[in-house]
Amino acid sequence: MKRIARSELDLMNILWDQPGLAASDVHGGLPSGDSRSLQTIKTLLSRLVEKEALRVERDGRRFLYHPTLTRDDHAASATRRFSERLFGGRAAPIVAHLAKGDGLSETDIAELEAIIRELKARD
Amino acid sequence: MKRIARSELDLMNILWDQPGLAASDVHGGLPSGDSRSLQTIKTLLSRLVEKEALRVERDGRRFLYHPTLTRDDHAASATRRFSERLFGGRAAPIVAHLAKGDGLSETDIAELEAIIRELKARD
DNA sequence: ACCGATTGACTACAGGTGTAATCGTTTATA
DNA sequence: TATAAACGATTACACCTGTAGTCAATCGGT
Repeated sequence: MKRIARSELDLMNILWDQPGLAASDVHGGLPSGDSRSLQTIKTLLSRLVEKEALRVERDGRRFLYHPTLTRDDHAASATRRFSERLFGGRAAPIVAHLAKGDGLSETDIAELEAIIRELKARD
Repeated sequence: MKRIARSELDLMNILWDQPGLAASDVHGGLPSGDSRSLQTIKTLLSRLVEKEALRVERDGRRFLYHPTLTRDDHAASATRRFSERLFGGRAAPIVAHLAKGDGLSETDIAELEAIIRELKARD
């Protein structure tokens, strides 16, 4: 599976939330700050189909786009690659960097705690 | 500060461990699996100097390379960008992905625990 | 039947990345 | 002193990324 570029990931996020949109719907679903043209979106969608991250379903003369890659699979492999490359696969330094300067919410911390508890229970 | 590419990061890692190496030393410091030529390394070093991630010190007719960017600053900003883009800045999902399938060492877990304890103590 | 809007296909093009060859100069050595 | 080795500088080139223009077909409305 080819790597998904930054700009492409925005479209994947929209389609993970609402699978089966057409190009113009995806364009419409972009956040208001995003000024990319419809043509740009179509190019990116084509590339994602080439990369087999999306598949198309024909609907008359247009295409509806469906994720092939799941959000979770993508997040998992991207996370693994990232932590491997920067921290030899360790998780603690990542959290340490994010924790610097008050960056973590209460709920995020609570979730982390739950994960740790779960990890320690495992053996 | 320009972004540091994957291939360039290997060289930064070597120079963070041993600042002040010459191009050939950096080349020599690559792990054995790495087959990039000395010329490739020199090109990458030049690019890192252009990006102001390294500075050079003249030593006769060669250059010694010193990181300008610190490892910690790089790790912090890369981590922040990554978590922002994929998880809206949250840390817990990252750890959850890394924890799947037995991926975290004992010491890593212990460090995480310490960080959480510290976070909860803060208020 | 015609016209404007919509759609996918194809093309374009600049900037970044990965890898390396070649060039001109300097230095160490034979 | 001639020459080979080592060095930085310049150039090369293919692939990826980001963004978009153009084109040909088609659809919906008049």
